[in-house]
Amino acid sequence: MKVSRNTAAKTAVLEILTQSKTALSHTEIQKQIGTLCDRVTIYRILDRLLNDDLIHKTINLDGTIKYVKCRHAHPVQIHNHAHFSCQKCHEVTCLESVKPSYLIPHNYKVHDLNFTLSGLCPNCSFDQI
Amino acid sequence: MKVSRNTAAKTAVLEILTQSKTALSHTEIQKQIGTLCDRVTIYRILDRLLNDDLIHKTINLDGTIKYVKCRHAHPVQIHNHAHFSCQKCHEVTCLESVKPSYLIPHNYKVHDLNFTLSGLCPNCSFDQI
DNA sequence: TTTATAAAGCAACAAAGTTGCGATAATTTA
DNA sequence: TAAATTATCGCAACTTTGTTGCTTTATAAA
Repeated sequence: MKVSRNTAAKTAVLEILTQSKTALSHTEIQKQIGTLCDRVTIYRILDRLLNDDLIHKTINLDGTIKYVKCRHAHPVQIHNHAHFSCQKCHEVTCLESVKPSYLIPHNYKVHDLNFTLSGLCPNCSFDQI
Repeated sequence: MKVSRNTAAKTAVLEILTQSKTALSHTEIQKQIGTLCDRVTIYRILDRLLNDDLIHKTINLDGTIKYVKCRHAHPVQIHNHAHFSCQKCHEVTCLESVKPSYLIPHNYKVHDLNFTLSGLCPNCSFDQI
């Protein structure tokens, strides 16, 4: 089995995600990374971090993929909390406390879920008043 | 205001979505359309159908956008039912009966939501026994 | 019919993601 | 501490997906 290594680029990506209050896309991470490493490297780092369960993925309603640092202490099976995707500022935030409840036919086996709410975040809905 | 027209291509796209039991991506629709119309035309047709609320959009967990014919009789504000995305056969199906319930902080204004469950569909989980 | 214009086709472009391969550097081990 | 191993990186090339502008075609109303 492959032993994962700590590299400057990997550390930087994880740091960026740790500092960020919102979920970031590959492009947003790239902007912050600048010339520290190649575009392709960021893709590969994100893959590894996902594999190691250090970050997780959410899908925006417009189809863009965003990454978030996992806040939970230990690896979990399913990241079953909600995300909020603001239609105005396009920020995606974790709503750790919002957990959907649902009933699903027993013949479906659920391994993962994505629950994304979209609309106006507190900042942007304030602006609209 | 623009008056929407019925064209062969538009009718064909809607027919494909009507016949399909699963949600289809642009690429999947294109495969079925063949040479009937251009790739770009399909994008524009899908935009119009979305606008007319004849179809709706769901996002797969891998970030691919899929389209489904709306089954509801009348236009609705929010398509708040769940979708199931199979990790094996990659089919996306509507779970009309599965409606998530959730509590969200009052300062968020929800306009739309996407609730996608992922795992093995009945067909594929049967195969694994 | 004629006419207005929505929609289609085509080409060109932009953005996002992937792959292969030789070079580099983080760990392991001697 | 140096050498060996191999995970990771950089770069170039490519694929896929989605967008835009402009001319042509054809739908539906007058």
